[in-house]
Amino acid sequence: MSRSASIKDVANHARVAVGTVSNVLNYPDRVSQRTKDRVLQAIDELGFVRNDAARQLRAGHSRTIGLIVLDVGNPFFTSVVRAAEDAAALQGSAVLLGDSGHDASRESNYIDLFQEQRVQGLLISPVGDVTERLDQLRERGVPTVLVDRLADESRYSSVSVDDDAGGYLAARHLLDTGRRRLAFVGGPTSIRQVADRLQGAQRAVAEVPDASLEVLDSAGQTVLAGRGVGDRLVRRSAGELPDGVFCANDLLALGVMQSLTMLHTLRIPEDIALIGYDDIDFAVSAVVPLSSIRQPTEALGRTAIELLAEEVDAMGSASSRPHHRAVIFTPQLVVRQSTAGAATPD
Amino acid sequence: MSRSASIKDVANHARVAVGTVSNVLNYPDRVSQRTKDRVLQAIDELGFVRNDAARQLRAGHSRTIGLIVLDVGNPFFTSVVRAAEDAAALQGSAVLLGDSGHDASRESNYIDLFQEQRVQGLLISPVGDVTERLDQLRERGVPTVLVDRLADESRYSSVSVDDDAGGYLAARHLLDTGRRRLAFVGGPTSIRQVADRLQGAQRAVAEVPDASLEVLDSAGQTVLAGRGVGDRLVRRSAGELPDGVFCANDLLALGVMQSLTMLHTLRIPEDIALIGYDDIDFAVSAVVPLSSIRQPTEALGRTAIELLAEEVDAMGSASSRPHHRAVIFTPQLVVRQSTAGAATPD
DNA sequence: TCGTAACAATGAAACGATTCAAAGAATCCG
DNA sequence: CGGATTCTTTGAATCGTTTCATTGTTACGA
Repeated sequence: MSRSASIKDVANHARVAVGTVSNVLNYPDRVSQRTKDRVLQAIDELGFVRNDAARQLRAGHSRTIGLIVLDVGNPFFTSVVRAAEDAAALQGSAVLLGDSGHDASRESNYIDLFQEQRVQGLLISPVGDVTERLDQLRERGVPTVLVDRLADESRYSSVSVDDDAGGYLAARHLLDTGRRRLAFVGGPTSIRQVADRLQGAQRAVAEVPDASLEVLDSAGQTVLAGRGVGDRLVRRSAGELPDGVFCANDLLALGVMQSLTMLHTLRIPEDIALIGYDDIDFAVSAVVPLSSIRQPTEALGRTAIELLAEEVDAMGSASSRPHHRAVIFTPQLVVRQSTAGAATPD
Repeated sequence: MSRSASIKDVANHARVAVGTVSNVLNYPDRVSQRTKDRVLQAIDELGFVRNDAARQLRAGHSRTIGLIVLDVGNPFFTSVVRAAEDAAALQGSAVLLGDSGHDASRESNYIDLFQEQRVQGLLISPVGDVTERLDQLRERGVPTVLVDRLADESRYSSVSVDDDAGGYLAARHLLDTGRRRLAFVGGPTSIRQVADRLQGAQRAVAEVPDASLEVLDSAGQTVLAGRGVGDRLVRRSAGELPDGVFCANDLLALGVMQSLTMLHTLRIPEDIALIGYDDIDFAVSAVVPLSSIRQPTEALGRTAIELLAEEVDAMGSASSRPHHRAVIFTPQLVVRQSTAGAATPD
């Protein structure tokens, strides 16, 4: 109905100058208590709300940070987003969230949008090759931090998780609990994450003389793909079976679990131990609670914001040599029933 | 490094007036081809990007729409969000997403933020009682549409799903396939959704003379809660068992399924048919693919944006009588193996 | 009582885009 | 060729906030 009140209206109503109202809002210490009270009352009576557009315009930059993720539906990103939002809130910024859905054109649209909004900086989990765009952004004063993607430290800051270490952790755990004939279940190794996790597992297996690792290719990373692999396994004779299975993600592991437990001829973890990756919500409530590798998503989100703040500061001050950091987190082993106890080595 | 170029810089570079540059951007038809080319080239050379803050300031409102959901991790909302984003993009707006996480203070923070941003309007799935805040917002020219919550049509527009109809649909399906001794599994009926779904189920059962409906209270809506109920069921003697179970959501249903299939004494769907609600991704890849009730999330998101557009128009024109609409969608039955075939009535 | 310092309050200028009345150019027709 | 008409371009005014040099006020010590 009525146009919303401006700082000028407040000033008139409180019988002070506009600058004073601004001071009440931004530097309360500079204003006497009496005046402050009058202004605050006027603000209340008129229902004044700061116009952020005007503030930004004057300030030259906004208090928002752009965050573009590959898929908001993915619990990994959901968790990262939440942590980033909280960390940003602590430093007085808000996060604008964009979901590229693995689509390069949506990604590009969000970059445009955020640039028009003059965000302080950008956190991005990129789809395509955006290095050119990002360089351009930086030239225009918008720093970027790559999320879940290791970056060349001479060019960008980044936060990522060490998938090789995660793979090592999983395989090592199976070995530590006495399993020796391991199997890795994973989609095409063209996916970097899958390849790294496999490599880590191989590294662990190489450390134990009598251990072996078999690679079972799953065509995809879904429960159904896992069930396909599981069905292949249950048809084997007892001697050919692995005694420890590491799946490249939890969905695969749940699929394998469905197959193995279906016939009740194989027991988890007694006959076959099973471990997944990601520690999704369903892992804990599986028929046999699933051991998994948890990624430090909260730390990822929080650190991404911190690195961005560093970049923002660096741009603000004299343009010293660009100082980027690539922070790599180590995932964490979560032991549940699916890998409990020690297998009896034959 | 260098401050980003303004429309003035472009104007100088192209040797035209600032108004002309603005026209090239907003009303290309008003500008001759020659001038347009020169201006576009200047824009390109300087890497000019519109400053949205300035544009908003002048325009008095932004091109963004605020959307506050209860939980971005929830697939229901994820899907609504995506649909809303797409619909908004079509009308040239962008969606700012806020996740209240069922927390009233986070919700309140987002309302503040969006108000400072002067969003065109607000879509909200409210946590607490926000009617007062929303009334206030409307007075200040920010219309609201409630999402997933039926609103008094005289006060707000809203989009929601008919949970009673969903409950009816589920129970009716069990009855249609020959089941007669039904059970409803759901958390505290203080949750509106649970109560409505139960009520719909009761309505369906009342239509069939020899049918009965037993209510099994689950303390919560999780897989584990479902397994608790399932464990209680498998201990019953055959005569006391229901032959059709309707769970208030898919997580519960998956938990029940785990229990029932664990011992291999009961078969799904032959001995007991099972149907859930929400049609989450896991429903299709359960051990026995789970029948469910799907909510029209895309339609919800799209329609919410449409209703908001109506409200915006209504506020823009002469303040005629407020015209709100409450759109209620009917959910959809998804039949899978867990309710396949007909039970043999005793 | 005066001078000085510390503190408060003022209000014009600036941020960058859009708008719009007015001026200028081009075109057309009789 | 003159006048009317249409099409282009101009540039000052405006949006709401912050900034900052300036002015006004108060308090204090000498």
